[in-house]
Amino acid sequence: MPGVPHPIDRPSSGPITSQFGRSQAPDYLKGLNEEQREAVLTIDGPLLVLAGAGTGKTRVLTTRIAHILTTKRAWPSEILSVTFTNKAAREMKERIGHLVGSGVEGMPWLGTFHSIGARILRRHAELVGLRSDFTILDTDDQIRLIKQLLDAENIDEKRWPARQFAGMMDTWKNRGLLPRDVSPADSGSYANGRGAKLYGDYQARLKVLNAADFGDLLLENIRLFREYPDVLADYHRRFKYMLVDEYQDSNVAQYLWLRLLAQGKPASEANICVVGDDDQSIYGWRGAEVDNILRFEKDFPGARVIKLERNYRSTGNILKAASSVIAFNEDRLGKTLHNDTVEKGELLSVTSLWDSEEEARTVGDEIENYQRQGEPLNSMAILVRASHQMRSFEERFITLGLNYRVIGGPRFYERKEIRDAIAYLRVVSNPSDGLSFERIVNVPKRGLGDSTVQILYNASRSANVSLLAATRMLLETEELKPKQRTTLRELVAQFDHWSARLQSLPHWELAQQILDESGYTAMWQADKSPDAPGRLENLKELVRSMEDFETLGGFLEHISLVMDRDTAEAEDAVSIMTLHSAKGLEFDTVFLPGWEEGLFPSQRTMDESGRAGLEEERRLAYVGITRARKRARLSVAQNRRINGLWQSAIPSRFLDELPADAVEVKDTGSSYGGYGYGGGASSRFNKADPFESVYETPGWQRARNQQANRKSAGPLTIEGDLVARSVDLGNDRSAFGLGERVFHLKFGYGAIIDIEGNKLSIEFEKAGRKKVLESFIKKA
DNA sequence: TCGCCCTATATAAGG
DNA sequence: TATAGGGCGA
Repeated sequence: MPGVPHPIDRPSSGPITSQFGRSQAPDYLKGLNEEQREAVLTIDGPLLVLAGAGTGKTRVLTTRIAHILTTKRAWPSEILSVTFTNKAAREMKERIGHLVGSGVEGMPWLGTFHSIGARILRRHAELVGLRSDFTILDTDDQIRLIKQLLDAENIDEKRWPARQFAGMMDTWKNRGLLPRDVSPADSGSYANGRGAKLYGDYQARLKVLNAADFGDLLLENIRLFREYPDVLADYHRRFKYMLVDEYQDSNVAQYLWLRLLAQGKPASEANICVVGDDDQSIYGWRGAEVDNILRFEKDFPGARVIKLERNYRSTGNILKAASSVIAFNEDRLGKTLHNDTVEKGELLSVTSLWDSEEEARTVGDEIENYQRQGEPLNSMAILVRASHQMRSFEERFITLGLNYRVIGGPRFYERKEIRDAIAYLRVVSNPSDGLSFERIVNVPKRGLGDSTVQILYNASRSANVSLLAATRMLLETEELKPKQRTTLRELVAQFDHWSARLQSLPHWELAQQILDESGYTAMWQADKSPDAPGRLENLKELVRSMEDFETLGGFLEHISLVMDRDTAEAEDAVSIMTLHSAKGLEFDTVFLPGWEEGLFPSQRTMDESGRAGLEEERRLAYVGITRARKRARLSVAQNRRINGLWQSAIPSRFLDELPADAVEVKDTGSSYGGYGYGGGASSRFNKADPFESVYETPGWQRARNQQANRKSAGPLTIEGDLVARSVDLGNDRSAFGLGERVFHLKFGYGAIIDIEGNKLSIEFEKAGRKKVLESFIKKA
């Protein structure tokens, strides 16, 4: 039972060094370097561990927990240990298990912020207006709920999209704001100032539905702790140690939550250890506040700060390149990675290519080369900035017959068929779950359309009962058309049958029956679309995975909170993923394509967040490079088709920030117009002037000059460089006129036939009619 | 109510 | 270019 008081057998506290002399050091401390060891052994009081990429951060966290357990300073149930992802939590559990042996039961309070928040919320649900079996809504449910509210408020969903509002509420909840805390300014940016009111309505609706969204899992915790100090005090007594992973990714709500939980002791004595790396903070757009890590020492006065800078992952050149790029950022605590090996390793390579197809071909060739040299595909990865870049690689690898796997992308449980199946199960498990009932009432098609559902809704509202209960009532009246009434009667009867069988059947068998008897399986069997077999396969997988859970309730909790499916790594395959999802991973060889201004750094981020945005992009570059153990191969495509139109691009400024002596510039010889770089890595790396090109080859210079020409409409300054491309000269007046003869790098000569803002329709002499951006056109 | 066609839109993504 | 969602006609 968690939380049962027990005597703790405390070792006499003395100086750390004397506590474990060299000879009696326990096994788990062996192989740690000095800083790591210190981070593990500094147990009492606040501690900030700044852990650079590849410095053994997870090892420190897990060893620290093992140390606390082995020295019996706390039971597993007295350690609160939070991560951001399920994957990280799983990994930690596993590694702690290895360290302390099988003797210790799993740690009940090791998990993601959300899973722990949900756990706490279920214990005290009544205090915040929920029942302990509340449903956790995902984004999809959320949107549908918002749409209902907008409908009720007569707000035009086209003018004010539900998605947008969901995003706003997410932001508010990330900042720890309740409806009453939302500022008029924030509220005003949606539906003519009705934002805060809608937020309030939404929260009220959730309580009626006995549901919470992801944001609530923390927000309601905060409310609970603030309104019920005795509940909070109980957790203060319970948690003797707190550990937080990836602290740089925490948002305001998470920060508040942690601070409340840490308040059991004076701040200077709090046993809280946070681990993070300000240089790897790449989730600002998701509400993360780097400031949390930057001000840790203020929040917890007297905190120890330990920097882990010794890197065990990458070669000297890779570290040098990564350090050099990240040094261009101003907002950082300042760490420098180093390693002990003299080995500098291979140079990083930068290759400029004609377009994304050539980029994919080149990467494909290189991969096959490495493969011939005996390197497994599993040791190689392609890391892209935006998911649309993946396509050309996938296409190329399919033609080559090269095994690849895409990491990330649509997650298992977000698939339509899985969500439908879960909706059925949720209704069986919790008949008052109206959103789920609504989702599947007409799936498969039963002839119950919008108007029928509307009738059900109205009845449910006016009688203040759940949708299913309202349906039962309506079956006794004449309100529904006979056909619909019969159909609904059958459906309700089916649900009754299934609910009854919940006691007598294993839940996975019941699930299979539900899918079959409801006609859901048949629906996909009859579907002739190419993805139907895959969906049926997914459904089987779902039913199979249910066997791992004791109860249906347990399974549903898991599926709400644990969204990731373990990626099967059995097969040898190249990984393709975004830079964001690569954080925490490592590969021998890393391909970094698409280092072009506008794509990486992303124009949108720079437009929206200015210098801070650029710095976050640069951290992303840092994350990308530091994923490589032995090799980093970067590339630039001069032309890229984005949203159907061709854009020509110039090399990313981040390339100029690489140290020239760690980089080799490749000339593929196939580039148009001498864009290739003639003579290998060049001369000089000048940190004082970040915007001066470091590569003095002719091709590079030409590319740079092109950039200058393109911006000639505005003043060209160094500051201007950061924001230059947000200057859109096309919006009110175009530099071109109708009928004018122009030249495009890829399509050649043509005449302008239409101008919309900065998009020009051009009839090309050879290439036909195309829409292109004005900035890629020159007067002929 | 269903289904097709048209049009609007387009980072990154955890729980 | 690809897709998703809404509108409208049968």
